[in-house]
Amino acid sequence: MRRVSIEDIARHAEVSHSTVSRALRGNKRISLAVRTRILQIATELGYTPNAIAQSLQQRQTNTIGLVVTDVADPFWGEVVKGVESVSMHNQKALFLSASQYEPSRQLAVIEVFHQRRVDGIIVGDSQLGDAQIVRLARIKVPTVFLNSQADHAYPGFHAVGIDNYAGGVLAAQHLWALGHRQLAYLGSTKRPASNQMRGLGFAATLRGYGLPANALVTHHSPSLEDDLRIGYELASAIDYTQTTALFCYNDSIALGALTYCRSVGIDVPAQLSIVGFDDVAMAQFSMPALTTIAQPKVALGETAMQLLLAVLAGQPTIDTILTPTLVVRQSSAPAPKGTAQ
Amino acid sequence: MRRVSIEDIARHAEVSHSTVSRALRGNKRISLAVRTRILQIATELGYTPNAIAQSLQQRQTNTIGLVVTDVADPFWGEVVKGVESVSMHNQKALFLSASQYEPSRQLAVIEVFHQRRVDGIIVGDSQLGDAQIVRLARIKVPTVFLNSQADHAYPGFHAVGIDNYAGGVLAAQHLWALGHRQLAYLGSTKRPASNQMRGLGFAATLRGYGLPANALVTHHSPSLEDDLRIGYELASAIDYTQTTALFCYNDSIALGALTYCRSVGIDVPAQLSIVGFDDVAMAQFSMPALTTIAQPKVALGETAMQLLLAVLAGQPTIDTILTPTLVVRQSSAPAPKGTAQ
DNA sequence: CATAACCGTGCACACGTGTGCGCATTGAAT
DNA sequence: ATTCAATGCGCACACGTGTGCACGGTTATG
Repeated sequence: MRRVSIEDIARHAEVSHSTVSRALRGNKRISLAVRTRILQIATELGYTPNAIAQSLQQRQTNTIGLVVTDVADPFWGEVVKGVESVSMHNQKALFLSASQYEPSRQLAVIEVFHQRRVDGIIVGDSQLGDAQIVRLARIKVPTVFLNSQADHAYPGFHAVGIDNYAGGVLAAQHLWALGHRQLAYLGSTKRPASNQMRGLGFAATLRGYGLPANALVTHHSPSLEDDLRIGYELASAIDYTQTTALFCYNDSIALGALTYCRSVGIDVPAQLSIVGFDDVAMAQFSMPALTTIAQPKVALGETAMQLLLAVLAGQPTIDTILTPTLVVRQSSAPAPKGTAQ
Repeated sequence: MRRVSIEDIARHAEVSHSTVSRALRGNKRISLAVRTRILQIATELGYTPNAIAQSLQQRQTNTIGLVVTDVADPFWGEVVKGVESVSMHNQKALFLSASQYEPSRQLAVIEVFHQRRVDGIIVGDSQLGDAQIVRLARIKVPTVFLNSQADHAYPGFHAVGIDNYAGGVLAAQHLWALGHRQLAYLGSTKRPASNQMRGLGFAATLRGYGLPANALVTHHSPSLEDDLRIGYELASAIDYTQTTALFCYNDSIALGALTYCRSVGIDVPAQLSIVGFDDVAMAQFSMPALTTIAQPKVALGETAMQLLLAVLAGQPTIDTILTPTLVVRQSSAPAPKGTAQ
């Protein structure tokens, strides 16, 4: 199963492999006659350069490693799409791995990437602890954290993310303006940091408006498999004689909650307002269409990849925090008259 | 930026690099004393084997290339998840690329994979034409087609897929049994082969029951971006004074159609039944929950990867066609009395 | 005509790893 | 004490590619 190498071409052209190499790379020191003859033979023989050998000799693989928590999650699907697109347009091959929310697997994957000598790594939803971070720091591979769940302030580490706190603020402002005075936050334990920031931005803003502490309850999911199911379960634990608005960690949870409400006859948005987070594709096609805090998901992936490329090129870079935006659709409405205090 | 190599370890241990290599690989010809000393030094120096160099020398990269049409598609997200999982458990790294439904890009990606000397390739939704297939055949890389959109009967090519025709039959049986006698199929042009088979199985079965030809209309999407939107658009072109049931190419299109119906006040399922395909996560959380033809998506990815591994191991293999199943939920119901003929 | 400048090509090495073969040392067996 | 086998290790090569340097040949220049 031997492939054709430049050595084989050299034999056919009766030159040395050096000449072939130079000819293929367009070195001007090779005469045009020889160059065209070599190119001719190369295509005849069906030559394909061996990127492995090139990588070894160049000490650079043109390869990027991407580790996410779950490819099947609609949010990460879009992010991966953005990363892949920029990656491909810059002739970088992309290694993909999923950590399934296990920090240990996250690090394990990174070590595998390192063995493969990837030029850079993008880590989504990083939950690496301090011990793991020093291990990672020893490796000295340019790394970009995407929506990190922990603070990794290390030289050589870079970050792209969105302002989760600001997202929580947006949701609070929106629901407060609609007159809601008894609210709930449905959170996710699988993503501790972003979950906390979204909840915090939401709660702090409401308190700033003068909402009493007991008028806001937060429910956090056990680590069930599916966010949609989590939303359904969490929504069933709410006291709807009081609560008139739900802010959810993400759209999947919100859609799950929405399904629960319809199944028990709670009218959204007349009786209950729901606000999600992410703005996944499905958000605008649910009934009612979901009001949500939009993340530029594809752009997030693209930005992370571009940042990594800049780092690799030795350019000065700055970490990027994108700002989420409020997208008002039909799942939020003024609080029902009776329940407003 | 030089990494530590076995040569460096050899210097510290005052042995040759051969001895180090053997020690690391657990060769019994190295004395235990030397072996432990070398392992000790290796960890001290933070040695990580260079998989590139290993690949070059072993002529095997332990690498798999996966090309799908769109990572952000909920169906493919799950498939990728299955592939990745099996891949990782077998210490194979996974290259991922998206073709965005362009056959030319599909082949381009495959050639890049070949340059990287992947051990095998999995192609999702292949739309490769004959010319491209012979090009691929010349490469001689073990290839598995996953839900191929074309017939690639070539030695060295393998396939995993589901029986799309049978899926269409299931949908037809279900809707016919519910009394529907005027139906529509909402198809997808982006996936010509599977689209045709699903539509064919559906139509042929209905005709077999004696349904007149003009009682079944099929609408095919232009290549719009988003399936959800496609479903919405296609659903708006149907004459609902006649049609009482919709069979959709996939769940995304079905969900889009469902959204259209609710927005114009068509009652699903009382007035109109909708059946989707795939059984994506969202299907059980829409209102009403979607009746659909379920594909074992993760299993599909896993099976494809396992098939590829078997091929690589030189084991005899057979192509696999999985059978879809009908999942009845709330979007389908008996045809309204008035309209049944 | 002699020398310099220049052009085209090959030699040899490097990248990091694995391994067949041979050599030296040791212990055992004759 | 000599031979033999076993053990432990190094030499040298291979994988496929890129490149600094040198070398031979041609052309321009004094």
